[in-house]
Amino acid sequence: MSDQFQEQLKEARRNLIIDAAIQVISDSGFERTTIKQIARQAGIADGTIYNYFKNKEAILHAIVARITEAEVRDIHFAEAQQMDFSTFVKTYVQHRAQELEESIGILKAILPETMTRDDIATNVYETVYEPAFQQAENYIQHLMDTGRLRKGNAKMLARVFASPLLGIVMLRLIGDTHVTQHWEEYTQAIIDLLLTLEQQPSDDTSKGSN
Amino acid sequence: MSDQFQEQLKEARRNLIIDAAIQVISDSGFERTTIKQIARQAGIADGTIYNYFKNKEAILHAIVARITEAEVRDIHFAEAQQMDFSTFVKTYVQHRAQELEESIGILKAILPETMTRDDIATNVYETVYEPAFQQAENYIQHLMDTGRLRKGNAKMLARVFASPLLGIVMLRLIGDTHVTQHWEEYTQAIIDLLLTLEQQPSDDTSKGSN
Amino acid sequence: MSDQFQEQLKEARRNLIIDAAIQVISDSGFERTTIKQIARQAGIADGTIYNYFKNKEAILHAIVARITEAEVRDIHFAEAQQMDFSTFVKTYVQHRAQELEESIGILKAILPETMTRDDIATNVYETVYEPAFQQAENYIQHLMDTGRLRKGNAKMLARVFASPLLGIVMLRLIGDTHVTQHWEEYTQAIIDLLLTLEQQPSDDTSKGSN
Amino acid sequence: MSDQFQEQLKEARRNLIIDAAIQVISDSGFERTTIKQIARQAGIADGTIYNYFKNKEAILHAIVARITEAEVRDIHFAEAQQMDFSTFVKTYVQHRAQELEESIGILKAILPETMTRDDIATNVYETVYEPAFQQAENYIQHLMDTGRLRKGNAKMLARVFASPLLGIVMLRLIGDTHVTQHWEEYTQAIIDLLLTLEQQPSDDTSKGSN
DNA sequence: TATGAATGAGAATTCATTCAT
DNA sequence: AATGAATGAATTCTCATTCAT
Repeated sequence: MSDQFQEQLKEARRNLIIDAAIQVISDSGFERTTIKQIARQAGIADGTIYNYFKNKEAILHAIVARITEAEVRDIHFAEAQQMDFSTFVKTYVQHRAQELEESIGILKAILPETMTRDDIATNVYETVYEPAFQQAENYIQHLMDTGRLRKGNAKMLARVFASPLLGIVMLRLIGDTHVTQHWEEYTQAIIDLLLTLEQQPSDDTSKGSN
Repeated sequence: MSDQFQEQLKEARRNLIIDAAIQVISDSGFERTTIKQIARQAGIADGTIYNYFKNKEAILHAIVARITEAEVRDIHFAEAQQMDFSTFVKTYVQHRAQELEESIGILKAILPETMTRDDIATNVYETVYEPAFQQAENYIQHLMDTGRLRKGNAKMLARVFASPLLGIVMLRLIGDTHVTQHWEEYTQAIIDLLLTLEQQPSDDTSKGSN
Repeated sequence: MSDQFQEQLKEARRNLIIDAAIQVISDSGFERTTIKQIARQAGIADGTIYNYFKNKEAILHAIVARITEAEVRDIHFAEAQQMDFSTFVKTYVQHRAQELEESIGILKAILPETMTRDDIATNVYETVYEPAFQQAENYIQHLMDTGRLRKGNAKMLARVFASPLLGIVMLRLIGDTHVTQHWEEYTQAIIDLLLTLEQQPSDDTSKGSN
Repeated sequence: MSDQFQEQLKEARRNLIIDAAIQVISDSGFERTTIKQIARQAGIADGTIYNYFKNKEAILHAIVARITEAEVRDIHFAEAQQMDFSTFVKTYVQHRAQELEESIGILKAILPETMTRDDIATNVYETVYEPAFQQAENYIQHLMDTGRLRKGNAKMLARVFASPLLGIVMLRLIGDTHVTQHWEEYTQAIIDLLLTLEQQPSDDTSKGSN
């Protein structure tokens, strides 16, 4: 019991450090952030961090893991989708958008590293993007097979679907204030954009535009 | 004449260093890249770099300036737009996509810094995004005023328009191989997506413009 | 208590470094002295120095402060002077000479910098020379007013008074072995020289004041 | 002839460089002065300096030699002294004071180095101070032998004689504005001070003050 | 001879990591 | 387990010197 309590306490302190790390790293980037800064932010001594993490690298990986955890919740949500295209797009984009908003700090901390470090890129890609896209791909393929979506390359379509949301996330991360301040309206605008992709079955001549 | 030649030579060497810097920085990120690495890549001695750049920072700013220069060319192109929506979208996205493909190295070098450094963010935002969006906004407003596009928030629409391209750029930067390998098809898919936004007038002849 | 002890320990280590710095800097000059040399002399690692001083500059300023501190003690001594001229000269020169002897290392470390750096010059001048001369000037003026010293320019006289001592200090600093080896005799000789400046009243009883 | 002309031209350029070096070194000190600064001041290219001086060190030694040359003129002057004490003091101090004023730049450049570098110290001492003091010593001994000066340690007296002038030089070098602005009056004051050392033969009881 | 770009050795400084307390 | 001083490897930058033009 005491053992388990100890374990929980340790976990709590670990999370405290990760929280602190996310804050300072999202402000200045991983390389420019010092252990001392993280320690200060967490209200502990430099050395203490090494009781919870092997080294600075390990903190970064722990932050990456944070996103993966968030993703796990999402997977379950997504698996439950048997809804029609329109409802799916609305629900999914809204869900994702909210999720992204919540983890914007983590993103700011990790994305830059993802772009310049193969190990982090691989880690993030395999644990976050890959499964998400695979799932989307499966769902899209399903929609195509059931005639609810125009036939096409499901793999590509999954990415194209994701692209507007990723795009405005990027604008946020770069510091675009308009996107930041009107996040929900942007979310809605993207939903509208994606809904136009839906099969318009009543009109047979529409394919010419494809 | 000799003077001007010297000047050109100096400019050429400066560009050589910037090229080298883009390569190594886009690989490992600005902070993780050492002056020694850049010098090696450029085939010169460490100290030589300081004959062309005040310090490491200045190299980063020179890379940012590279993008701005590319942008300047583009501005002129965009200003020439008096074409209809469909043609504009096709031409513009294709143009942008190609440009992005060409400067993908620069982007990998700069975007991470843009996300974590206010000075770079401000610089990039003011010299690259802001003018581009302003221009797009003006064009979109013009389309709305002339009834070629559904009325709405031009500022937001400009960003929503840009978002899919930004999104797949992000996927490339993160290392998505599918996007990287099928860049042109993705470009086309995005064009298709954006074209759906065009005004669909209530009358039956609308399909012609598609 | 532990806190205060820590504080004292830190102060002691700081002084250790300053001592080491004075030794090596007085040997080779500030610019030619490396942090590594100071660290070696202090028996610590290079980096440790930066736990006690912001940078190399700060060490120099700390050495300057050492002199100022010594000066402070002296000020109190000087203020107590209500003695007659002869006694004053003897006491004061002897006191100063001893003080200079004790801080000859500091002088060797600082004087060269004082000559070539405006910031150090200003600092030293304002904290050391200026107050000392002001005090001397006041005292001399007092002597003149009370007829114990021939009337004249007190400001100049203060400097002329100081000049012989400064002169032999300079000879020591330059490495004159005779002055170094016979410091006390030189001190006495200077006292004799200065005593001749005393008012020699026209009456025969003047010798009593000698 | 052309050969000799070449030689003179070379000598002239050498002196040009030395002049430039004295200016910048007296401003910032030898170590803080770069070859580039000296070259700029001399209006030539960095590399050109190495056609006239083996290295940076050699420039410093050339500056030291400048003082020695000045000294040489002086030696002849001094040797000619067969004048009485009072005249000698007046003439000599005035001469020296003027000389020092003229070479104040050289002093500022060299003195700091003299204090922290054994090689320069030895060089300056042997070529400048030693001969000057030896000469002064001889002269003082002569005065003592002929009863024009109270008997005493000639070696020490020579240095005590020099000390006031050295002292006010030091004040100038440190940046004392009063001394700088009233140099001639200080010279006179020092002469007055030194004249009091003259034997006062008419008064037999005077020795008590010694 | 003059030039000034290139060189690279050497210096100051930072900071992740260790470890005695 | 927590602390934070000490460490020294690694990095940026300077500048005397060289050398091709």
